[in-house]
Amino acid sequence: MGDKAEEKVTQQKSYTKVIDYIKLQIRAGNLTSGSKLPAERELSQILGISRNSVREAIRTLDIMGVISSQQGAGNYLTGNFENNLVESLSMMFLLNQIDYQQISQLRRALEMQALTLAIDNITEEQIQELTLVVAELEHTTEENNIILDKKLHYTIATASQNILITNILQALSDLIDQFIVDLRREILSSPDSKIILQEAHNGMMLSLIHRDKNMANEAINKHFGIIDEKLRDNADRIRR
Amino acid sequence: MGDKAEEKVTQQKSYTKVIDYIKLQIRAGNLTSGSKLPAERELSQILGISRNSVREAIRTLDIMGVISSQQGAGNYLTGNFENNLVESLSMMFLLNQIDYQQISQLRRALEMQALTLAIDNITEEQIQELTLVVAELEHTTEENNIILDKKLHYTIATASQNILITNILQALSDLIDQFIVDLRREILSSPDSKIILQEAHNGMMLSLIHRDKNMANEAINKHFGIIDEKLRDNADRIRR
DNA sequence: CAGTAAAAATTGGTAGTACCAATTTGAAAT
DNA sequence: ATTTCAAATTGGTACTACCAATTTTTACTG
Repeated sequence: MGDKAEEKVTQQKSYTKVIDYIKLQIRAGNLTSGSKLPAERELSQILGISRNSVREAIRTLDIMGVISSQQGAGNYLTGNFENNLVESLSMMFLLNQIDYQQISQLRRALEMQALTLAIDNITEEQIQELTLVVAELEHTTEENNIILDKKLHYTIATASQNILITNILQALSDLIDQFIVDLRREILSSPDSKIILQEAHNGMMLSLIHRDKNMANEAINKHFGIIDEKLRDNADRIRR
Repeated sequence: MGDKAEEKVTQQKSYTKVIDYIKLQIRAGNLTSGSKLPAERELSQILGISRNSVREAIRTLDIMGVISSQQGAGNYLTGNFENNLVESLSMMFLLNQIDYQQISQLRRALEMQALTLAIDNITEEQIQELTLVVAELEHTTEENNIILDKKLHYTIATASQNILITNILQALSDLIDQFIVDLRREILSSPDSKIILQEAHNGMMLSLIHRDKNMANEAINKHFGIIDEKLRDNADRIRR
């Protein structure tokens, strides 16, 4: 009766061996970002599992963004996790586990933190780029509006020097593109909200120039205040 | 020369068909959380691809948390995305794309937002639970300290009513468990930081009771102020 | 008829082989 | 030394077979 419980545990799905192997090699320093993995046929030999199982793991890591598969060339360790986040989030969204309100709440928190961190880390060059974008935003077509808006937020995210936050913000932006296009377009183009957003963007820029975190706070609140307001008005019109 | 560029695009990897199919069925209402997917052999017939390719997609969705595979039973749509986040984050961490500082910055932003949202959404029951945890935290063993600390933060996250933020926070907690155990233990057990954390936890609780967002802000700043301080002291000692 | 136990069918898990498609490598030709 | 082209490498897909866990059906027993 002693080892009855243990028997259950021994089983480990094959593909986990691949993931564990890769993690181990990374820790050991044998693999690093950019490294080429052993060929699939080779891996299946090394780990004593079928190429089938190896591929299931590889494919997963591929979609997760850990590796990049190139037919004929090989599998390479990369580190582009954005796709994965987007895929996950869009599934959560489709399954009605999250809604736009939750996404907006998350985004607000991250934009706030990104801006705060950017105040400490932004370069002179980035400030100039930002100034340019904000200026352009004042007189541009509806089409360019969205592009410039993304650029503005992306620049700030980058200036935060926090890749994790930047990636998540980027994923949220992609998600919004996929599912909430109309809302984004409306918010960015309706005359009244456009003015307020302009003020908010201006405030964000100024907070960076003056290194003023209180100003940053106000600007973000103004920015998402108008978004949330529009959101409530359009609660039913969001496409699923 | 006209259709040269287009030829490149036509190819679509097989497994994407599966993911697209599932998304479509969800949109159409034929699949929902808890639904059983068609059997793998059946799917491969429906989509006109090999079971191999189907499985690669299924395995990916499995690890991503979209579905849950049960040998002999079938594949079921679930929606447990935490594992995926943990796996992604731990890979990013291993590949040195992110460090503890970035994780802490992200966590601070999310804890802040969670607490703010919780102020609006927390139930009386959750407040009582929280009060209990905070009280227990005052006189407990080092071992229980970590468990109670997690429980406190988890309760607040849950009270925020934002599943997305809750999931990410949980993933961050798991990540810290995996890679930064020692630091967590030290922060939670060293006498001086313990007192400050206690004050911070108290402040978080009080901010919820009094629905006071300024108090919440202060408490979070105190909480992560001491963590960041400890972090700087231990910058080199973090295990990789 | 109800309940139970055994057999059969279903379904995911793994393995192996074969061949295609893209890329890389290397040898041969200039 | 460069170019060209054939061969080898490597990921992409398909098919088959069998194992293992689960579910469903069948048969039996009381």
